[in-house]
Amino acid sequence: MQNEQEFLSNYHLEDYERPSVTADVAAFTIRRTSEESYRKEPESRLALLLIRRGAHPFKDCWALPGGFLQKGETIEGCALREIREETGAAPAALRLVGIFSEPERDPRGWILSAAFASVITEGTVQGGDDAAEAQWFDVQFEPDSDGLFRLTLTHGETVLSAVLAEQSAQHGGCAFLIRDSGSLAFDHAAIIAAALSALRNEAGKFGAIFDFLPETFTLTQLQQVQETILNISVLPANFRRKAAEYVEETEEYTSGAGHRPAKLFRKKG
Amino acid sequence: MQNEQEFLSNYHLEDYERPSVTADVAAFTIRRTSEESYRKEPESRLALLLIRRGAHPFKDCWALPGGFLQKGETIEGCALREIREETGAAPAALRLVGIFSEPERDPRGWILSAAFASVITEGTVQGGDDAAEAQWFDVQFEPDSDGLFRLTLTHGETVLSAVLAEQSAQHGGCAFLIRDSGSLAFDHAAIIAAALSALRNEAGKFGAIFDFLPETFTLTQLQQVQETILNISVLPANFRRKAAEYVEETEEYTSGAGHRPAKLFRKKG
DNA sequence: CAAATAGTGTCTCTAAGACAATATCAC
DNA sequence: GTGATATTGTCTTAGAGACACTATTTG
Repeated sequence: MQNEQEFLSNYHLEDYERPSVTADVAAFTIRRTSEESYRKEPESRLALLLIRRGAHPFKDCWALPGGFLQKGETIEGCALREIREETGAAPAALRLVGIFSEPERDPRGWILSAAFASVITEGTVQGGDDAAEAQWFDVQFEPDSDGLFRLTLTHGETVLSAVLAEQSAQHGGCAFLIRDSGSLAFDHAAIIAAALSALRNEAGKFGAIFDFLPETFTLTQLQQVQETILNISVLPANFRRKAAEYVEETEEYTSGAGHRPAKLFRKKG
Repeated sequence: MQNEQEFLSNYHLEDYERPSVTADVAAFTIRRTSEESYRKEPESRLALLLIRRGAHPFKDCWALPGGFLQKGETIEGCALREIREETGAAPAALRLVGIFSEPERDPRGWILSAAFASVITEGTVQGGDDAAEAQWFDVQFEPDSDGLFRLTLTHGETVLSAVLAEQSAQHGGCAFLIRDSGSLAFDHAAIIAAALSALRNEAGKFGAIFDFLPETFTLTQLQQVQETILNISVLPANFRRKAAEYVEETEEYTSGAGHRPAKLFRKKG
């Protein structure tokens, strides 16, 4: 009978085959189209950060930023590091949306992906080490015919259009099967769909939406964020009632907008 | 410039250090104490399945069932296989509750854990391969003083009592820091807390609660499941109104219970 | 003043909680 | 009949949606 010391010194993890592990991040932001009339509020759209792969496999395809877990870091730390390296952006709190572990999901071999959803406020991102190019894609994700979902990502002339099927409702988190990857790399179309579902689920409960805005904001801005993510529209009076629970007033006001100044709020708590 | 074929044949994942990956499962069930009076409804309690570790490290400590991911299986497949091997039980749909990746979390080395919550209906479990013993522990999990949480697991004379702090609200999923592990193995106290939070979150929305019951059930049974998990109590009339949305009638009734027979329902959809 | 957004008040309808009353079985 | 659970009805209250109205700024 050996004690714990002896056991551990005779223990060899390397005797068993191990997978490689990556973290992939679906980073979202809200983008506003430049204003048309001097006092008209600009339209806002939900955008997702993709990089164009500079290396095989899926070279030149668009993919989520991400990379291999290194010894000594947590998976969240890995996700933050990778998105910083590849895009120069600093995302807000990460939210785990799934582990993608199909043995054949990566042609390089046995590679698991931990998928995270995140939010970036800064509009300025740029390609880094591994990524030839990083760009924001406008996101559309709506049910199609017969319970299928269509995910459309648009950046200028580039349109990626994937088709997914909702998997037998895992309780809570949504999982999707890829019917058409829309030339996104790996199984990233399914990751994006899961991340977007998680984001929408949060946004409906006033979670995550503050990450899209600066420290202080107007209630109209907050409303636009929620409406843009959920693709809905509610009356301002009713939105204010619901939002009151989650925000607190500041003494500041906006100015110079061609209309009545708006009080600035901050997140409560 | 090489093509994808050439790239892949020259690619060696083994050049980089890789972690071991485990799946750990927090499997819950509802247990009813044996009836006192012949017509009194038995009390029901939430229970969690733990195994007593038969090997180092944490030998003889209680731990969640789980084990190493093997090549060719998904992480969910691994979770199902391990719980079957160690306890002989067949859990319902798994729900991912977190990835635990602190580099120092396992004294054996670099080992990540994918944590799942699950539900088992069968009351009969038994120790298997790796586990000396598998037992159901009654679960208590309530806020303590100053925002700390106390997790108490009870099986006969054995009482495991852990103290946890809620981590800066990740949006959505709850994460906990261990203040006192209550002599649970590894970081399993934190995993259990996260799994229980996820379960409660689901149960409040009528998710997961059907997994605790057979195909058909009475509304009172369904109510008891929800009340037991959430540790609340609601009036039957009001519960029925809310539940109606999620169930459909059958033509069957209970009988022989010493009181009015109850119609049996099944999950809708 | 015109155009646009900011903000308030209130009506209605629905969902949730409380409570009362009736129904039906096994002993 | 008694003791227990099953089931329905309804009163009250809180919240969500709709809508009308007032307030304030810049060109």
